[in-house]
Parts: sequence; structure tokens; C-alpha cells
Amino acid sequence: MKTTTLTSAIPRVTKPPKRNDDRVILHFDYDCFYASVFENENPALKSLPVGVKQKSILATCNYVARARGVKKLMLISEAQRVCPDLVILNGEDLTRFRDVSKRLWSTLRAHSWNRRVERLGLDEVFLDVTDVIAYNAEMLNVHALGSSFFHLDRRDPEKGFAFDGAQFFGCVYPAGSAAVLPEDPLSVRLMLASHLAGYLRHKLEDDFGYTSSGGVSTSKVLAKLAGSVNKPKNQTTLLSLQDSDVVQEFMDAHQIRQIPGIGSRITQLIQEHVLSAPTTPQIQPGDESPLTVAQVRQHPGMSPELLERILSRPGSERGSGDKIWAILHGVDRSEVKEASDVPTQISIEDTYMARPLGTVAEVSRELHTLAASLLRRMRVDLTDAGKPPRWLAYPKTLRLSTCTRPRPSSKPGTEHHPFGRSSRSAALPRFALALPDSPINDDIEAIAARLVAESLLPLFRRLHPETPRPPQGGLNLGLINICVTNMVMVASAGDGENEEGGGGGGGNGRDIGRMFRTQEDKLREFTVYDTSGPSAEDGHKNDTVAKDASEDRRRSSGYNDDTKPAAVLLDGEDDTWDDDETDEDSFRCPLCGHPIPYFAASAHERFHSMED
DNA sequence: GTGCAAGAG
DNA sequence: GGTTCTCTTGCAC
Repeated sequence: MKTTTLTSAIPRVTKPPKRNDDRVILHFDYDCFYASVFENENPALKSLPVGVKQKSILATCNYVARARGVKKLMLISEAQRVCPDLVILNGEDLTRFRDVSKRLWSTLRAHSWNRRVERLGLDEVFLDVTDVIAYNAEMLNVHALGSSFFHLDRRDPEKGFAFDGAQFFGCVYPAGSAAVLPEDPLSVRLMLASHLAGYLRHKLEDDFGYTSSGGVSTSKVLAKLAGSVNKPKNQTTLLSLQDSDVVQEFMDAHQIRQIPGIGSRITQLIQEHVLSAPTTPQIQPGDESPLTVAQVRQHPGMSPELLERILSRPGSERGSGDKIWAILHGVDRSEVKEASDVPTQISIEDTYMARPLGTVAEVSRELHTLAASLLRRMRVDLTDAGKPPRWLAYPKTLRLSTCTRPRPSSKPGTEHHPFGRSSRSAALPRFALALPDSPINDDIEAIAARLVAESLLPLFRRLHPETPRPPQGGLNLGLINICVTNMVMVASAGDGENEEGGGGGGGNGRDIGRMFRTQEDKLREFTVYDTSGPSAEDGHKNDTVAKDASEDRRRSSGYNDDTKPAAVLLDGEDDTWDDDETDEDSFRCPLCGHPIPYFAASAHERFHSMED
């Protein structure tokens, strides 16, 4: 039963595309994640009301605090008023949350057969488990559902867990219809998925101490909405059986603003139309519209075409009418994306609302701090764990964004002109990619200083061409964001520690090796340029290439260059350096990890810059 | 490729 | 005393 849609052949219809229940999607949402991270670091917090702040607001709080009237996104002052003994922890540095998030995500990913494991923010994950469920549906004995076994591995029939296939795990929607219908394949698949979701949630709790809420359905939107029905520490399976109105009733009961994909802007535009003339002239700010899916769907004349007209302005997405119309009917064909090893973008920002930045000197200082953080993050997120580390991917572009402070006095909510963020970007200079062999952060300050001087301040001048004369404050900057993006993949994970020398292994690293060989001639005709000499400004003696370390880094066995492309490349010169000493004559290329003599650095760099 | 808007948590 | 700190996607140019 596959419904392939040939768009050209299908006439425009007012009905949404029929829902397609081919897939099975799980959604996990870690309960009050930031607060849980602190609780796991310090279990004594679990019984106390805990709030996590960023600047002057509470980013989140635990359920003890919520029971006391504390809400997410409350002002600190307000939260302290309603709950004077609230324990407030600072969550402005996201490092610890990122680390935990990554570990939980890896665990979930390890149970995926198809790598479709998508992270949404730090605390949510989607899994497309269609294949796992199909396999288990085949293996299921419908005459002995009560003593079933869930297979987590096709090749190892021992791996898995026992479960009662006569029931769903956790809650179902609508509540009470908990009987599995063995003759309905979708019912069976959702039942199986509920047990898998339950198993994984308990694994996250047992192995790491993180509880979560789960949703089980046939699309991302439905799984996510289902998951929010019973929280925390619970899960909900949406029984979207073929000939039932469950999905539509489920959608109808939501306010449109709650639907993923319908944000504040779309809510506002739809509301302005629906509540326009006759009945209620009361137009609320987009975020708290009471408008429900049912109201919008049943509004006179409502159709994908009308939605398209309401929503389309310059800059808005094409086809959003169809998309919103489909979502209002519970139809969402968006795929769970494959896990990517590296982010497509890394950014660091800070806000200066209390005291906006007024002078270039202040800006310069902040840029340095931000740049140092960014460089650290690049090394954590974009390099492998090897000794020495190598870039898995590196960014080609550096971007600086700022916004001047909103305005001295305006009421919150009314004038919806939050910030004018503006940005400029430039190529990320190569020196930012230098990697030290050992103590990983020694050189960061120097690189940051150079990045500020050579890239960030020029970008800043482009952004703010005439430094305004201070009437009383000069620049008045309320936010600075710096970002690296435009990633180029260089090596696949696990490439450095070749686990298996032989047949299939390789991936990207091998392609690069091949390119090395084809570029051999060009590399031979190197010329000795300045190999990124130390820049003399502000007295920093910074060597941007990796220095030798006293470490025993080369003893890492299995890293034998003899058979590697590098040996071919270096053919004839390979006594310039030695296998166990990267001395003053050479350095390790931060991009590919190969030892490179200084006289070849320039050519080597050109080689890398020729990669697409 | 660059800059912005809008979506997400 | 007054919007946190990110990340992704898609449009206009």
C-alpha cells in the first residue's frame, strides 16, 4: 500500500493528502532537561525546588518548583517572589547540557537500524523505527502475544527484551482504548513501538538517570504532540487507526500555536484573518492566541489556497498554505533526518542588556572572550578524539552578528520589533584551525587575539561603518554573536584509529588520500612562502602551527604511516622527519593529521584549499 | 555565496 | 532592572 504522489498528475484539491501511516516514529523529550542535569550532578537537589537561570530569566525549573508556582521563562525576581526558597543555578554555559545530550543521543542512536535519529534542541530526539518495527511484526506470534520477545538486533536473536504484546506500554490516546487488535497491522506496529519506546526510556533512566516523556505515532508532528499528552515520566501512543477520526479530533483540540511548524508569526497572520471583521475585534499577540485547529479548519472559506494567500509575503516559504493545511489535518510527511556527526554551524553569543557596549574597546574585549569560547567549541565538536586530534570537519565562514539595544522604553509584547539583528561574514582564516598536539587549550588565547584583530574587528567595522559619536553611550550594542558555518567534511569518525586495516574501511579519509596522490606533482613544486609567520601585532609571539609536545603521542599503535598515502606523498623526503618525532622542522597538519615539513606547509595548505 | 526571517527548544 | 543561547531551514538577492 504505497501512495506515491506524482505531483504533476494530481489536480489541486481542497482535501489534504491522505495520511500515510507507513512509518513509525518515536519522540523523546527529556523532562526539564537543564534542571535534571544539575540534579544528577548533585542528587540532593532532587527534593528541592530548582530553577535554572540565564541572565534574568528562568530557562527551566524542575517539577518541585512547578508545583510551587514557578514557571518556565519567568523573570528571576518573579520566581523568587512566588517561591522564596527556590534554588537558582546558572545555566548560561551550555557545555554540561551539550555533553549529557550527546551521551543520551548516542544511546538512542545505537538502537537505530537506519541512522534516522534527529536531535531537536538539546532535549528532544526523533527516531524513525519503521524497519525495527516491521522486523518485529514479522517475528511476532499473534497467538502468544502475552509472552513476546522484542528483537533489537537482526543478527543476534538473544539481544532484546521480553514484553506483553497484548497491551500497549504506557498511555494511549484516546485513553482507555488499550486493547491491541491483532488483526489490525497498524495497531500491532504501534503496540510494538510503544514497547520499544518504553524500553529506551527506561534505559536512559537506568543508565544515566534521565527520565523522559515519549510519543509514539506515524509522523514527527503526531509523535511529538502525542508525547506531550502525558508528562513527565510517561509516554503516549496515538492510536491513529485507519478508519477512525482519532487523529482529527486530536488535532482539533489543540491551539494552533501549539502545533510544531506554526510559530508566532503564522499564528498571528491566521488569527488576524479569522478574527478579522465581524465578531471579535480582539486581536491578541500571536503567542497566546486561543485559536484552535478546529476553528481555523472550519472557518468559512478556509482552504490551502486561502492559507497561502494569508501567509505569503515576500520572504515567506512557498507552499506554506498546503503545508499548514496538511498539518491542521494531522498530515506531516517530513522525514526524520539522518544523524550527522558534526553540526552545520557553531555560534556563541552574549547579551549586554544591563550595560550595553559603548566603545570599540569594550567590543574588542567581548569579541576576544567570545572568540576563545568559539575556538574551544570548534575543537570539542569538530575534531576526533585521537591523539593528536584531527578535524572531522572545518568551517569555511566566520560570521559576526550584532544588534543594537531594542529601545529605552517600550512595553513588552506590544511593539513586535524585538531586535534588528544584522550580520556580516567572511572567510575563516586558516590560522584558526591550528591544533596543538597536546594540552588542548594553550594556544587559544593567541589565536583568539589574532582572529579579533584580523577578522572580527574588520567585520565589525563593516557592520558599524561610522562609529557613532557618543551622545551618551556610543554604540549601544545589546548583543554580539559570532558563528562559524559552511562546514567542509574532511575525515569520517573512526578514521584515525583504523580499526580494521583491510577491505571496506576508508570513507572520506581515503578519498583525501587519493587526492593526495593525484596532487603529488603539484605538491612537489612547492615554493617557500611565509608559512604563516607569527604576526607581530600586540606583542603576541604566536606560532600558529602545532608545536611539539613532550607527550608520547606517537606510541599510539596502529597509526603506521608506512602504508598510508602520506608515505607516497612524502616519498623521497621522508627522512626530513622521523616517525616518532615531529620536531622543529615539521608540524602536524591540523586538517588531515599528516606530518608536514614547514617548507611544504604552503603547498599543503593550497592542497587543502583546493578541496571542494 | 550573503544576509535575514522564522521556526525549534 | 526589560527576550537566553543556540541551531536549522528557506527566501531574496
